[in-house]
Amino acid sequence: MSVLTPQDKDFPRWYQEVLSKAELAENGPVRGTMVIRPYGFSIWEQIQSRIDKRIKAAGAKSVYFPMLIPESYFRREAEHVDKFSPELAVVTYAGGKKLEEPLVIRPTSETIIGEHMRRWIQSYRDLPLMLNQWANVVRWELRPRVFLRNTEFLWQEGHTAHATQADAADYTATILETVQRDSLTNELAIPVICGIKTAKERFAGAMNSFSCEGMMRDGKALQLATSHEFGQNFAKAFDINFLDTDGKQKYVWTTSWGMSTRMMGGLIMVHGDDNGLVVPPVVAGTQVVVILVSDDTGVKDVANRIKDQLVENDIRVELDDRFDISFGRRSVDLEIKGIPIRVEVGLRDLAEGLVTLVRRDTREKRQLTIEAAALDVLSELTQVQTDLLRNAVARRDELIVDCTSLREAREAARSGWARIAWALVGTGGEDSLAEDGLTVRCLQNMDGSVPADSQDKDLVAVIARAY
RNA sequence: CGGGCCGUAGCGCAGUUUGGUAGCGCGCCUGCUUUGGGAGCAGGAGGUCGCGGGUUCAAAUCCCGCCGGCCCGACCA
Repeated sequence: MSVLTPQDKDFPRWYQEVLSKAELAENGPVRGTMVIRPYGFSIWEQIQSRIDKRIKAAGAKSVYFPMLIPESYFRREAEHVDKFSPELAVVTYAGGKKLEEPLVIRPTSETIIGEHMRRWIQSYRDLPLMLNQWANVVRWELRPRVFLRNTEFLWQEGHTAHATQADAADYTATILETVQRDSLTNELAIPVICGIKTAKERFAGAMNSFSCEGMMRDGKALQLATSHEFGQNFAKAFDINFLDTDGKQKYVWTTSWGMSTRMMGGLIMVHGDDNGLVVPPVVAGTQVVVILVSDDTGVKDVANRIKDQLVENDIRVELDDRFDISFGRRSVDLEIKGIPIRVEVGLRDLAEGLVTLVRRDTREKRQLTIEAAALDVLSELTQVQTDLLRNAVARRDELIVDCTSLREAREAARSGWARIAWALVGTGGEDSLAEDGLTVRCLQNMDGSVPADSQDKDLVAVIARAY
């Protein structure tokens, strides 16, 4: 009997069971809220720290802005308030009485950050201004799902202001490539297709929106990162201007970009299999577990020695010496949690001077000498990371079909993604696809590169069902 | 907002038709034996049956009202 519902049988149920049995997260008392459990959070922390390094390398400084935003701020940018108002949570009572002005719990922080950028920016010397904050945000969702669509979730939101449109556009592209695409690909081992959003899918108040889309094992798309060029929309709404070198007052060009706990959902649905979660070594909270088969002195000594060697090499390693639980139970438990590598230490191997290495992704076992064990584990971790990405790329490419008609694209998008000339779709085609639950995830150039503008010629649309 | 389904132990459920001592599986606790892929045996703890009212000698069960949740649709992204 298997531990989980097989993916083929009921993918959503498999997902729920992984969340619960791998002790990742569960629902909070308020619909749409989530509790991230210690094991789940250990993975999030790794993802977070990797992305934070990349953001800093891209030049943005960390800041923190308040969660409560005066409602009036939202009214200043017409399209922004228009699209966000249905999903706002608003505080109207506090301190025992009705507030004079309602306070919006931030769904995103363009407005409040814009207000303060206005005060900080006077001259071209203050630009570019590049900020990033890690925060929680609240968007009232009708169909919440843990990690994928929460009423409250955690994310990073970057906000920048630039002197010229070209500089803003360049920075948006830099973030998309060096922070978003690179972290998803190299650290989460999730291959992504990046492109520009159609007008219909564009962020509220944006001039251009870009995204990185990942393909889940069920063939559906998940938007894993976005970056936006606002043009001067927010600069005008919040009066963010500067004195340029030519002595003229000009509005700045702003951008914003974000990655969220939704990536946890992507990680689960890209790498997980019928035996549970599979965590890429780079972002694993625990990369290696040394599992002691029995409660013997010799076993403990060797296990501790290997563990210490791994710790010296900065590997996140834990010892499993829960002897009150059977070996089989412990193995299954570590497997559901997706621990990348287990090192089994037992008397049978020790008699020959060996231990056993087990890879979670392939479930292959091989024997190592005690002396070389730590080094072998190090190289195996690298190999696992490489293989996870390669296999994810292969699974994705298998399900992408180049199409030459809308009918063909509709058919292909039932089980995977369809690529089709955007000219054959158009806004009319986009609306009709929506009736079948299909969306244009993004537009790319023919060679797969990211267009600078959604009006460019010869763009290719990627069509899919999406979370 | 419309249609359908469901609220019984931590979780999953049976019991409701036909009213009569609150059950099962998993999990949890104690002890012993086990431990190279979900261990076995023995003992044990745990429930205002969603809430309120009504009928009845007697209500998880029948009747009325309310609350909460899930699915489909609508709406939204």
